[in-house]
Amino acid sequence: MDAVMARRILVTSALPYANGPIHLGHLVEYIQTDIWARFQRLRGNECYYVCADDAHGTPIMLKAREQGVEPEQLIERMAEHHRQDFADFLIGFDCYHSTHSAENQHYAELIYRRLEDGGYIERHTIEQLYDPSEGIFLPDRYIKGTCPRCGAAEQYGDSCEACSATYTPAELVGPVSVISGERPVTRQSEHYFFRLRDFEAMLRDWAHGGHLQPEVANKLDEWFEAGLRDWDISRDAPYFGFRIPGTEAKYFYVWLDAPIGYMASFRRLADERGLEFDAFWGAEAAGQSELYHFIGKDIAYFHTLFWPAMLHGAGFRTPDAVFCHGFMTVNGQKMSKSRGTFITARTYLEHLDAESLRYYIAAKLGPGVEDIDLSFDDFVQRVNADVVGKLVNIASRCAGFITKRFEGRLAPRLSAPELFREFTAQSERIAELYEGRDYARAVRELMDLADRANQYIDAEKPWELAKDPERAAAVQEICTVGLNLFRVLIVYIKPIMPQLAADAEAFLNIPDQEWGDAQAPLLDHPIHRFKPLKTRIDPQQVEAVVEASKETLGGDTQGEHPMPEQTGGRLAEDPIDPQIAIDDFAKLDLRVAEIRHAETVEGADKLLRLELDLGGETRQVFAGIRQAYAPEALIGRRVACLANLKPRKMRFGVSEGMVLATGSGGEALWLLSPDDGAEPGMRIR
RNA sequence: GGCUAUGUAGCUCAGUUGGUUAGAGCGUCGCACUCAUAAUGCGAAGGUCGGUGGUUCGAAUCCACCCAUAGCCA
Repeated sequence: MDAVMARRILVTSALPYANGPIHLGHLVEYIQTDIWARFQRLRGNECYYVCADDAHGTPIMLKAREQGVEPEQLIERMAEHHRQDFADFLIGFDCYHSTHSAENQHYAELIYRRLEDGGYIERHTIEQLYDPSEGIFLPDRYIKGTCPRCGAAEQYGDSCEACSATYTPAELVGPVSVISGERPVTRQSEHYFFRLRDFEAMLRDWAHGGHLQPEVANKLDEWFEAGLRDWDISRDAPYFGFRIPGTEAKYFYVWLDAPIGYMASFRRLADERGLEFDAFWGAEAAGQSELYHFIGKDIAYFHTLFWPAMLHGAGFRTPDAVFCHGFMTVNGQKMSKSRGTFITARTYLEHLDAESLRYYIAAKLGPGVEDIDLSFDDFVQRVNADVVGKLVNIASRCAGFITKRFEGRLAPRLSAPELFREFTAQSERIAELYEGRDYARAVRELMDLADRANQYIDAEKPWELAKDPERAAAVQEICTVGLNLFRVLIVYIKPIMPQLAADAEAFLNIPDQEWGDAQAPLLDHPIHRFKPLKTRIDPQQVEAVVEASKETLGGDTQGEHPMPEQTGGRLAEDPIDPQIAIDDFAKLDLRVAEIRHAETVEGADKLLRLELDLGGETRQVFAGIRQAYAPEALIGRRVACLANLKPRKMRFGVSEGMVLATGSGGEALWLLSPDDGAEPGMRIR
């Protein structure tokens, strides 16, 4: 095995944004990367897989403010969820860190200083819209107004969804801040720019140096053609992020320090395991070790232009490759909350097995950037037919004979060596397919072999021979061949289904297999009693996931890049109710209330017990907001309360009213509050 | 609007440099089998390869235009 030197490889997946849960769309990438990393390790290479939460930016800051918590609390809570989701999907990170970390600050500042020393940083004063009541500059997506071209209302500050015109926020008619509803004013501010244009020659070389998929390289040519513009890397305070060294109130734009998170996470790992950081990131590391980034095609710009340019400009190595993948559609359409196809990792896991999704995604992933479709019917049929019906079935139909008739012992000789060799001969072919990220083809080849194994058993008919005591040895040999074929296939599928492989190894009573281990047959060897390694998916499980997704998912679903929530189409999903008369409204007695006390309720994981001051009267109200708000963050806050609601006895006490909130529940919940000045007890109308 | 992909049997997808009757898996139907988580094996039906026009002896494969879908336009 020493003939070939082990490669040293570092791989990354894009950093998920810390303002929302992991969903199936994210998982395509983590599963793709994890399979690749596991494959590399299985082959005996030194391979590290690192990632982190992307924790900075305006959306995080505002979301924390909404929830009445510090951003640090918000991202910590989200990181916990992310880690758990990834662990349960068997994503084997060597390190999962955060961009809000000392390591990341160190490298962000280091890179910035080196770029500045190199003359790659410029300052310009720009005009930007500012929300005077909130005291913050507004990103384009936080401004809404009427499209100057077609007159469509409620359009974002950068482009019109109705006529797809693009413009600056200043051109919007009647612009308002999404945060405060106030009219923004224009203010000047000095911003810092990264001189991307200085790197054009270097980037052109790099783009065509075999580091990119052809379709991505084409895209870059388009961008070169259009001309590279300098990149605005600063944001004004208040901003949740790292302050730019040497400034009072300028912060790094979230996208500046996000990819640096790859370095930060590896730094952390290197410190933990005594690895040499520069061996993977130093300029001299190129050619000595390999660096790969797996990303979605939507963020190619950041990873194929800014990122290599930053690394190069700061004296680090550039990536060996950036691998782009497409998006996931569900039943041929974009994921949709109303259809219940916007599925979080957690919801999926509550009803289905992680490896089923890993298998299905692998079975459809090629090396290109095409979208892949998760079709529910296809998913159920494919996983059941391939994994249970074909693959696991081989072991299932052989094991009984060995256990019952031969005391669990495999035959001492291999009676079908040519068939076995047919299987082992595919080893390098399948390895190449994994290496080239053509998992779909690898799976197809693998399942063709599984068909061959089933055909073999069918042709040999051990159940018939078993009737004749004199043919006992033949029965044992046939089943031994079958189980050896199974073992080869298990090794081949191990990167995709590591848990299945581990269970199969336990059944076969063999140690943790490496890629080459299946080349020699397992003979005269005791195995354990067979237990079902995978059970079939019931279509009702999928239905349950869809139902649960319809119920629990809020508007809080952004992906790996910071953008405010999409609001378009919400009315289409949840139409306005039938009209009522003013008298109907008058029946509601809504009051301003101040939260005097808030505490969790023992035995209820959704409820908080609130004591509300209604301006002379204290009420006890139970509100189902525990997942969205920490009790201590609520105390002193003024909220809207339905005061004349009939009191209701609950298991934990009497609830004397209701606090008003929006959102669909769980973490996706936002309390309504009056502006400053409103006093407890004031009527709301 | 510009650009880039994609559009092949009911479903999910292969189809190398244009070349004989267009393939696979799943599903469906029939038969066989009963060791196996009703799993497996054998066989059959099923497509004017998004549309139109062109290049060519010959096009799913090349060209033009159109339609549909998705993405990018920092």
